[in-house]
Amino acid sequence: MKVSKAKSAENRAALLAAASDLLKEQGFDGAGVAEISRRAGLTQGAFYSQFPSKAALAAEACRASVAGSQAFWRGVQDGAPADVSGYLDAYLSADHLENVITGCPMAAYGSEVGRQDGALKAAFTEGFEDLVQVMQEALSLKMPADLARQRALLLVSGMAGGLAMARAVATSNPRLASEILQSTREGLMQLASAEGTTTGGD
Amino acid sequence: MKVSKAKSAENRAALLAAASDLLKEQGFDGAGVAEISRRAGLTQGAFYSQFPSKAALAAEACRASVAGSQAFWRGVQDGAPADVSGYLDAYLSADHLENVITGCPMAAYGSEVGRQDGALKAAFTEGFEDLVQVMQEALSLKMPADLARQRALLLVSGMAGGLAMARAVATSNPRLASEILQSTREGLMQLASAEGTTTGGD
DNA sequence: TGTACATCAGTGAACGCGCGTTCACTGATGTAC
DNA sequence: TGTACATCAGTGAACGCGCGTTCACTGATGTAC
Repeated sequence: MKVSKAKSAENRAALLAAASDLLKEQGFDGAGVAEISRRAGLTQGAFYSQFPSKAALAAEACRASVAGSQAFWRGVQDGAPADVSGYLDAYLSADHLENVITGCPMAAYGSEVGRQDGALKAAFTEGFEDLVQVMQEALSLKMPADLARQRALLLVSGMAGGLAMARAVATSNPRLASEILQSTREGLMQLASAEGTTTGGD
Repeated sequence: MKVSKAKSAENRAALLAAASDLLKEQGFDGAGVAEISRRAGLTQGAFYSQFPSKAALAAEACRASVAGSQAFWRGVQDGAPADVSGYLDAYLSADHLENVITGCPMAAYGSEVGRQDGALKAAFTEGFEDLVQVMQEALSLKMPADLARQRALLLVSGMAGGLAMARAVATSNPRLASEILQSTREGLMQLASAEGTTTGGD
């Protein structure tokens, strides 16, 4: 049966939300059209009247996930006034380690992005740049712009890497996982606050 | 036909090598038994007289990949005498970014490990610990052991994260990718050399 | 405002395909005598 | 050392299954008069 435009838009949003979650939970290959549709309360047929393909949905879901991440970061920034330590503590926490679905897409499927199609890579890349931008702005308060940029790139990559590695080892060695989180937090915090003149230039 | 024990061992090694490559190239879901066997010059039937399942092979291949990584790291260490800058330059290079197959498994499929079975996670975790150990030994020459440990954990995670993020954005924005590599190299190098007393306690 | 009907979002079954795995069979290996 | 034969690594076709995608159909929506 046909459905009102409002309801159709609602269904589209539900598919996107289900996909955002499932992609982080099961990866790009693991997340299937059938389960995404089922979680959105729809059939696979409905899926294909909303999106031309699984790849197209994945690209949009990735864009939505990273935008959501950015909103979270800005939220932390507003709460604890522009202090990078707020980012680090929230990101590299036991809570974030356990909650993949509500967490950051970079850590959830970062290493898979390079194997996806161009639209998805573009969406991820734009989101990544935005996150770096937010981080850079926070750092700019205590260091020159070019150093802030350099440190922002390292912090974002390092946070994603630290969380991803902590998750990878968490089942076999939970103590190691929290050691990774703590070491990453402390080391990156030092780079975020240091007046660092050892940087050397090209 | 039956085959000599030597030839059978050779075939097993070929399957492992093909799997190590293909897992890094296509991920755990993307790499299939058919193609792994084909690349090893064998049929799928041969696969199952060598390994009980795809998951069992994946765990062994992961173990082999990470051990290979460790050998590479030790090699760099022997070449340029125990200097961490040797690790960083080799790992965070354009060359490593382009060559996924011959590269580090942490960056190639780090974010997928958490979704695999226990044997694979255990193999990855042990390999990760070994890499941290090698890094820690190199760092111990210029800082106290506990700080070296903390820094080793951050360096290994940060290197994996930096390379993974650089690869994710490389197609859409190659300039950003090399910026990530460079910023990660420089920032981590600073942490590897700094006498860092700002470490604070837990 | 009320009626007639074209539109089209969603249904649910079916499609071909490639996946991981199984199995009857082959024939060189390597052991027993 | 030479022969007879049990073993078992590898072959290649087949299995069931779930994947992404398609399609004939449904019926509420919302437009045209």
